[in-house]
Amino acid sequence: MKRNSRLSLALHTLGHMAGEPERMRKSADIAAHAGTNPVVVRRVLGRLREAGLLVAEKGHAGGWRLARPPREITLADVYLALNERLVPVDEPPEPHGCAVEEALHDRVATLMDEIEQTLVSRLSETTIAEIRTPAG
Amino acid sequence: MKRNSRLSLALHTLGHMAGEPERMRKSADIAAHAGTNPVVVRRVLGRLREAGLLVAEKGHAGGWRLARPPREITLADVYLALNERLVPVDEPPEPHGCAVEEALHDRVATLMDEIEQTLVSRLSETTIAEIRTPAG
DNA sequence: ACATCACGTAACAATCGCAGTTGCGGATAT
DNA sequence: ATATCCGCAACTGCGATTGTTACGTGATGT
Repeated sequence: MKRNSRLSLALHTLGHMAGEPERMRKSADIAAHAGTNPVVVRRVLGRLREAGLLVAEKGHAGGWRLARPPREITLADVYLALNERLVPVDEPPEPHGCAVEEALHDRVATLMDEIEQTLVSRLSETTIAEIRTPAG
Repeated sequence: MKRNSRLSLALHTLGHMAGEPERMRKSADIAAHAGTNPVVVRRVLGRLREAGLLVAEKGHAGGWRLARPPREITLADVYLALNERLVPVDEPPEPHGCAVEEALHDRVATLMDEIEQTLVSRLSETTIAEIRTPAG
């Protein structure tokens, strides 16, 4: 699989689930469709379960399904549930007295936070029910 | 050093250069100040040289200096020179006929391009001459 | 009851990108 | 000529992520 696969895998799977919200899906089936491994699927979907987006059930009739209607799950919910970050949070530099470094860090950190916020805002405009329709 | 260090290192160095544009700086000195290695500095600044932001000279009086006035170098110039990417370009998925995956990829790729564009646009509002001043 | 099935989790290997490091060649000033 | 820079290639080490195996836990059907 390619990079940033967690978000891709999650959205891909939720996109399918949005089409048949009742159906129970096993991680093995999801993995087969996505071309990856059941454990990987459980790892990723596990985060969505912790965030209350999915429900997992064990046993014979077990598997995964949406915890609420597809229209009530936005792409931002998924993004945030996975703790994804456009740019990794970097701690402020150790103060060895370089004013340039400190001013720079402030500027960049502020700007990146703003961009991250913009992304989340845009992601929240789309629900997983709309994934299938060609973007418009 | 921390992550995203290329951009940090580049901006940090250019920030200092903007204060004394005439002064020639050796990669060893830059590395010492930034807490890294001369070769790493040459790797990063080399990209900026290729992009026409810096000039490098060899030999005894060699070193690095800005290729043009600090006011004419924006943070976006630096970002683009380094070929930085908020999210790595991922090729469209192999068409194994999953409409959800394709529609999803289109949506996400479009949105990410838009965010990237926003970032570059915001970065272009600041020049390296302004780095020292506390962000305002 | 009990075998079966699916998730939950830990542990480890494989891979990838990146920083760090060493070494050597080419260019330039003294 | 020599010292001093940059340019570049090759290698190592580290951290993050994915892939894989193995085992425990809980729910279901017979």
